[in-house]
Amino acid sequence: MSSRPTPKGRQRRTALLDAAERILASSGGSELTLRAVADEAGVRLGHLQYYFASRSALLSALLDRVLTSSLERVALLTGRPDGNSVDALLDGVLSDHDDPALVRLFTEVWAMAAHDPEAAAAVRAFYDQYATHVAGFLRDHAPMLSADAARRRAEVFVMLMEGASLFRSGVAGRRSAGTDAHLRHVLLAFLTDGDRD
Amino acid sequence: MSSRPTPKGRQRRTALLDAAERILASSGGSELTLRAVADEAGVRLGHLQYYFASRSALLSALLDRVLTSSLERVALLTGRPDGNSVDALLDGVLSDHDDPALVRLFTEVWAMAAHDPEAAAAVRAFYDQYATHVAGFLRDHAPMLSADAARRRAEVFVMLMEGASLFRSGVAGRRSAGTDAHLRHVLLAFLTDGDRD
DNA sequence: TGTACATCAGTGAACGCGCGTTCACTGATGTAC
DNA sequence: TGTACATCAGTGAACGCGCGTTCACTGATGTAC
Repeated sequence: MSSRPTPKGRQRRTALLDAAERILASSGGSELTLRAVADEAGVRLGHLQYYFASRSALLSALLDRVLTSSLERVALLTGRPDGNSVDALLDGVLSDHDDPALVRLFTEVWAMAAHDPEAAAAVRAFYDQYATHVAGFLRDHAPMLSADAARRRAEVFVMLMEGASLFRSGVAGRRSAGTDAHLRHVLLAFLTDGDRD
Repeated sequence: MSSRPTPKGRQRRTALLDAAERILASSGGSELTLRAVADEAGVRLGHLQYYFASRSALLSALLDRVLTSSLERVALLTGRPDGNSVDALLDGVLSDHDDPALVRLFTEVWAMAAHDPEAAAAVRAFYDQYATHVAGFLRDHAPMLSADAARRRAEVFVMLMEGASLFRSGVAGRRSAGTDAHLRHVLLAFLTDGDRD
């Protein structure tokens, strides 16, 4: 790729990553071939090479973009334009499970992390920052919470939500109203149990 | 494959699935080639065909075996040889996270479920039975719990544990003593909150 | 107990195909003077 | 404002390789009489 891309170049690069992301979310890593990405983006195979020198460069750029944009979403949810309640945070994270493509993308991300040390490091860094955002948010809403307690609670929250995503998205289960209400209840109680710890 | 396998044949089939499982857990689906499986099992490529007519037949048999044996583990943990407390169930499930190979295997299982409808159906059936076992166990230990409430609680438990596995196994996070203790505390409180609902 | 035969277990070579990658090339766009 | 040139954007064909699959074959084991 060029060292000083034009607007057109940046746009194309984004479009190529979009195409790769769609394929990964809908069909999985085994279907993510360079030819499929080029086709999906309406570009010649040889031209992909101009933007991504190798398949692994494409994958790594894609992983980076997925994690970065997810972290921006977390930052948005945990930012404090005044009225952000704990309840709103919970709703926000839960509403992400309505997008099956996003959850499917993350099953691929986890599989990548499980087998590739570089991907694992990126994924762990992502969740670490995710928890940091949540911990800060919790302390904003419960100032008596110690930094350690907030951090612990944030880490547990992040864990539990990733599990919930698998089931609420339909990948590993079917959503039922009763269970879903119970889940919300449990999580909210856990998040706002301001005195424990 | 033969319709009436000899003991040797059954043993070899198991050995081939073992080999495939090791590769899937350690290197992921993209490395799971028929040649790699044959090599790992010390068998000629052509011979694999005798036991598994196609790659997808091998994958589907492997998925089936993984889910079946996991369900047996669940049945063991929720069985009632008298002294099985809720605490012991929690410990049992959590201890499975000490085996990173198992969790890595499940990241592959989730990714398969995310992209392949047949795999998704098998995985959903697995988690459904998982929850059924847990619900039965909960009712044994808290008879005043309604069937619906036990089922809801079991489903939420299963969700949350799968999330925890990702982080406690090291795939997406690093275990820390404080967070882990908090997790146990939260889960135990949730499981034994006998009056709610 | 012996023999004939069916079935099971295992071998080896070849196939066509899609894969990632390479490379020489052309056209479009920006930039320095 | 024109022009020359470097860089960016995009094309097309070919490569070697590993993949799943096929198939004709041999040796080992079980079984019926």
